[in-house]
Amino acid sequence: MGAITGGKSRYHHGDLRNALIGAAVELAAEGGPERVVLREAARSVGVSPTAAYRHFSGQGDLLHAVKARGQQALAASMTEALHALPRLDDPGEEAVRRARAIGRGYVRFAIEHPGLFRTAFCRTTTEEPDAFTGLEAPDDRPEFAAFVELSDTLDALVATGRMRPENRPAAEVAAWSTVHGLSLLILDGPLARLPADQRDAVVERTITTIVAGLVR
Amino acid sequence: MGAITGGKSRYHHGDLRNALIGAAVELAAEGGPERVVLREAARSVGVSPTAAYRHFSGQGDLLHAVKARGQQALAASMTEALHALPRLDDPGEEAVRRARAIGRGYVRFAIEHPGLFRTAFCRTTTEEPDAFTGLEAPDDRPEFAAFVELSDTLDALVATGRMRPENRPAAEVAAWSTVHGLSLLILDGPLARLPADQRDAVVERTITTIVAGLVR
DNA sequence: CACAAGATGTTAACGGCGTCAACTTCAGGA
DNA sequence: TCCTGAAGTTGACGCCGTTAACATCTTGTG
Repeated sequence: MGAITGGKSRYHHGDLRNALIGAAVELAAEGGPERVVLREAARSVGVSPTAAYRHFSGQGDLLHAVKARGQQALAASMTEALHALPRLDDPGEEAVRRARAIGRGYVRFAIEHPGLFRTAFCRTTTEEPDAFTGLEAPDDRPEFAAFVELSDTLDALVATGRMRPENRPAAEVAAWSTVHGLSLLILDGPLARLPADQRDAVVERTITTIVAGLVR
Repeated sequence: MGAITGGKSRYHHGDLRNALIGAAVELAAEGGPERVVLREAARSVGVSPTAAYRHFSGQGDLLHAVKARGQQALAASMTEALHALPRLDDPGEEAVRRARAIGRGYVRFAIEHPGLFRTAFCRTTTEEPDAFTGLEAPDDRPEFAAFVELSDTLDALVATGRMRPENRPAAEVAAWSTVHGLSLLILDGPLARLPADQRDAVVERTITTIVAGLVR
């Protein structure tokens, strides 16, 4: 697997797997998971459809890879939003702001990258490897980098006395559920054709509500 | 279009549209929206694939009908759950219980009928009629019967002083988002392989959290 | 350095899907 | 009665995922 040496047209592509994933990610970004079609990805890379089978067990496997990319993109966008936050003297207030920023960032990513967001949470047939089925744990559970940040923030809420410890269990589920559901209602559901300003107001009020339920 | 007169095999089916929808609903119940395939529905009804085009503009249109059925089923399941609730002397407490029951019923339907639930909220290409495009408002917005009940319950929370009026705007969005997101995280997301008892506990705590954010 | 062998890509083909065009059958009113 | 339009059929097209068999490049070893 040598590096690219500048040859114009090579029989062997050199990095076909990533090239296919890239093309498929582009498709997903345009039209969501149902648009990532193996033949089209191969076509746009300039390779025959069956070449993909040297790098993926099938379309489901390719989609799986794209899904992982979508999750990474979401996580990256959210951590970026978090890093843009100013530090405060009051750690409790800072934790609350962080919690709100996490929710806002989540919904924002969904709105700005609907195709990728949908792909990040699309259903995947889970029988891709087919060769070594039975013992796959670490890869299939990417553990959602963004999830860790949320968890830390919730811990900070408890540590600063903003959140009662008995509310801590399942708090990330409640928070995540709210912003996740909100994103989907905005993308596909009844909130789809809401004007942007009203939509943003609804997002803010929804975040306020769930945060109110958490902190107290 | 005469009524069925008992003939054994007729060239004309008599109620092909509903028969196709029924078959498609069954498919959706088994495997979600991506499983409602026009040819298979026609096959299971015992009719040629193209016969469906006498009653639907295409597969998307059939899926649209199935989606409506899924929404109806969800609404019916929830109103049933609401009617099973005992009346209480304290109307405020009753409103809170109703709110919780709505959330519980929503998630319960998603868990018991995952395929239908997913279909009820699946993306639909929105260009089905094709003949009279431009002015379709009343049909495409089924207004979600269940949504009305939620709205009434939230009004009751305000009326009984359980919820501050300034929290009322967008309250249905917050409530709906939470249970909707929770359902999807349970169906497809990271909460998928949670044992049933833990899952139920998480559902209860999540409902508690969002209700706490609403009432105060 | 030669060369076998494995990794990587290609062509050809199959069945399934959605959809269109053209034809056939049936039912009901002039 | 017959004829017209609604309802269903056959046949075909292009696209999709996938497999089998074949071609080509690359690389590690004698």
